Amino acid sequence: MPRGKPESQAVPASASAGVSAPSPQPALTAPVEDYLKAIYELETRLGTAVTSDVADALDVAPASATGMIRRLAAQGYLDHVPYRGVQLTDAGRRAALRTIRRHRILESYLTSVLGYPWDLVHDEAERLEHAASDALIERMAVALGNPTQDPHGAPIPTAEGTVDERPRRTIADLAVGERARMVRVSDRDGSLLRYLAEIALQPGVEVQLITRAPFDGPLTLRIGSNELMVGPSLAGQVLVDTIETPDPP
Amino acid sequence: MPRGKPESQAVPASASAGVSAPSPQPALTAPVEDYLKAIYELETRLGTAVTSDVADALDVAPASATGMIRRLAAQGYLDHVPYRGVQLTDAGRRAALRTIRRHRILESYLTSVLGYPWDLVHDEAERLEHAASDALIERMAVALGNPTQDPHGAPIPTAEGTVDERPRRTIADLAVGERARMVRVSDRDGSLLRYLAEIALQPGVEVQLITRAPFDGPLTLRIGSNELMVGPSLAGQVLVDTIETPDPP
DNA sequence: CCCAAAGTTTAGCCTAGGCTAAACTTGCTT
DNA sequence: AAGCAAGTTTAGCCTAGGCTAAACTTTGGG
Repeated sequence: MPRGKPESQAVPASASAGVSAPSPQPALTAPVEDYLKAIYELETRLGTAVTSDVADALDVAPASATGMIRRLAAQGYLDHVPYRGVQLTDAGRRAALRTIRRHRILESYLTSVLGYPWDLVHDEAERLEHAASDALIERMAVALGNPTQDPHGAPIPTAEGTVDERPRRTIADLAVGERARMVRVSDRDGSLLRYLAEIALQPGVEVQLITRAPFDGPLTLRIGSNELMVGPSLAGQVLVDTIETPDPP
Repeated sequence: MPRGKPESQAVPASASAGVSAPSPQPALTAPVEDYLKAIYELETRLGTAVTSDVADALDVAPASATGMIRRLAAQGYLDHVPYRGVQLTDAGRRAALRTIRRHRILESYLTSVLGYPWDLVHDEAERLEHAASDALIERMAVALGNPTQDPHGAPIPTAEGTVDERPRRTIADLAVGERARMVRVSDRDGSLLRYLAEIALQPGVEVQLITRAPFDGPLTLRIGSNELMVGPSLAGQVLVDTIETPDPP
């Protein structure tokens, strides 16, 4: 953060659109946003975030993660108990959710409006999320009709910072014969996404588990009118919702 | 070093097509792209780029500009004659035009598709231009029908790196009574753009110079059916094209 | 024709965010 | 209960890109 000439770039919060933010937010750097987002995701996925997982998630050396964690803790974005792990503060969680909202709205916009393929959209959003203004993100959200899910089925946090992050079952958890609706898959793995698109397994689609081979073997699924077999690792990555069966009275 | 302003340049279309190895472009940082763009703009506007102008354009200290200029020269993006100034190499010009293309396509897209106001679009594009992939930019270009001008009338370089940067007259250059078509204004000054929008002076609009007060005084313009007075500094910033009068045979 | 002002570069410093190697904790397994 | 492996932190270094202050060129006026 360069401290420079007494540059008066005062933007009087009077004119223009209602973007006036009275608090002079320090504007987080891209790495800072990435760390906070990664820590948030580790907390929701694993319940806790430790240094090595953070380092893995961001593909940096553990020592680098320690260094950034120290800075973020000093700035009040997280609490750090040395050797034990890290916990987002309210400020940290707010910042993380803001970044995640941007990411998911960008993914939605690029997919729906610009026809961006769903296996490539993650990387693009990963860069744009640090550059787009709030005003632009909200414009995109409005253009999309304020969506609540991104193209991979992930819930989009509201601008106020609430998100419906309920736990889900995966296809691997289904009972044989059980039907379910595909709701979500991670946006990280492009080749997985390409394969899912190929077999028409996308959010909203109905799946039924037909058979499950023993010893962690392959699963047979019915997707629409097709049957096919998938490995247990794929099945474990695809989140589903139980289908609301029509209530018999 | 006295080379006049280049009018339009084409990349030499790499004669030996298949021979050159597909060099993995090192991916320029945002500051590097900003310097190259600024130097390009100084070269086309003033014919030459000197350290202090570069520093001014980027709002950094002259010593900082010297430092970056040294790095860019070492990487082959420009030639630097100490104390005399700087000149883009072909590689530098290509990189600059790529950034300018992104900037102008982003401005066009944000304005036409997302209804972004034309006085705010510059700052947004300034950040996005460093984050958007080529694939995204080309998608936007296609969605817009491959525009050749941005919302402020600036020509959009092609993906191959050619641009039609012909010199223009300004309203201040018009003869009294002369009619002309507004074609372009800088995207930098938001308050100027807001005012121009207010008086309906936008690219494509016809203007006529009615009177000019002496001693660099105000000018009376006719815009559509309205007449109004503007200062000479505004008039000097608005570029126009002579109107093609219907040829009398 | 010289010298001072204006402009440019160098020298030295700073911060963010990386890295490796070494030191230190923690906890698991004998 | 001890010791070792795995995980974490510290120490020291690096690069990019800023800054100021000081030294150096260039140039225009007297």
